[in-house]
Amino acid sequence: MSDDLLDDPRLTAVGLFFEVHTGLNARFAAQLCEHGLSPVEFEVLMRLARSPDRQLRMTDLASQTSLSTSGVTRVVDRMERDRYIARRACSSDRRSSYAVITQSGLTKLEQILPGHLALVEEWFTGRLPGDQLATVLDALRTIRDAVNPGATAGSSLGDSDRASHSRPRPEEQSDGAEPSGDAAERLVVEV
Amino acid sequence: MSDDLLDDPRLTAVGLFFEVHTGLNARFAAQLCEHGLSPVEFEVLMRLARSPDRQLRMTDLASQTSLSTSGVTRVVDRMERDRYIARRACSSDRRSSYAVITQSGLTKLEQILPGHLALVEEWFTGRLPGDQLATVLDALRTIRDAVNPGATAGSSLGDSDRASHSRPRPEEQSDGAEPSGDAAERLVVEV
DNA sequence: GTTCTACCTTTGCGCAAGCAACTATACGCA
DNA sequence: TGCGTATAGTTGCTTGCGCAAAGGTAGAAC
Repeated sequence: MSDDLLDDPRLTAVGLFFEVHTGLNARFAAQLCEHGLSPVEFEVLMRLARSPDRQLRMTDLASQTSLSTSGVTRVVDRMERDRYIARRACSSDRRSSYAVITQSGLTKLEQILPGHLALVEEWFTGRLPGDQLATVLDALRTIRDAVNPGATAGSSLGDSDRASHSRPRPEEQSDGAEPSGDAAERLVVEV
Repeated sequence: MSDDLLDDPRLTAVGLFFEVHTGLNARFAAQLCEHGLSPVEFEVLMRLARSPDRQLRMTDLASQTSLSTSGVTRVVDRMERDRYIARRACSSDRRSSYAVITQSGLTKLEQILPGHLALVEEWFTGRLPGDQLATVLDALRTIRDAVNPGATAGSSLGDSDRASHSRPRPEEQSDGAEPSGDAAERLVVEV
């Protein structure tokens, strides 16, 4: 085994990236845990809260969360039991159902977010000077668009019961290079 | 629920970061899977390969991998069964045991790494112009050092055995590039 | 209308990982 | 020497999640 291979700077780069992820994740998870939520559950709450009508089809939730559809079924089971979200039938396609965040779920989010934002600030955004942060976000966007073109599949279409059926887009494609106005995109304009 | 809270640019920032992680992770996992390895197992192999004497105490492996010690026990069980690593008694502390990568494990790494590096290049480093990449790595290092100061833990416990017998340097991950005073590195020395 | 194909969600099953309890060893202290 | 406490690793139990199959529905072709 040549050490050249093991010392490749590209390994350093991803290694660094993954370590940062691990570190941030641990901190966030600890805070969420105090609120009785797992990271996955928090993400579900966030996704729903930021989606049109605060709801998402199960499938779309799955494609936005790196969970499988069966995983989504079970997370939604738990969170429905805890009254943070509810299932709602889709009027135009009886195969589909929506997960919709409840008032209780929104309240939960309101309790969590300030602390969460403080952590983000403390361990991520606040550690980088403005221009460096901008560069980083720019880079992240570049990579995200390449690596995860369908990330915002279900939420990017504005209307209510929307084109849910009409299969808005294939999404899911590995290399779609889809442009699509993406939700996260909007939000970052002013960082 | 105020939308201000949900639209906070800091959320966008972490969201982007986590999405990139998810995307990269999925691609890497797919490749590793073809080689019959999980991401965790790959990381274990990498950590061991880059450690002095190509070995690490179980506990140190745990602290470097975001696995619990029991998690490490079982991963090592599996990988020992598959002959990629072996357990070795610690001569100076009979409570401890080392996990050491075998020749077969090194060979496995050699088979995997070229493809892995290609993926890293394709989806990460190769998408960013050199100076932007440098900025990003710099930022990542900043955050990593803050968020994960014990990343190099394996080396941080300055006890007799370790200190005395080998342990040429903190070794440890990522920042091969950084020649001088990497915080993590200093930490190890003085902790 | 019937049938075929494509989908959406749920469920059975298995694996991986964490927590806590347990065993064995190390080390400080009287 | 003997005891108390801290640490290393393993194991029982539980839980989260993915895969694959099942059950139900939509839409198209005929």
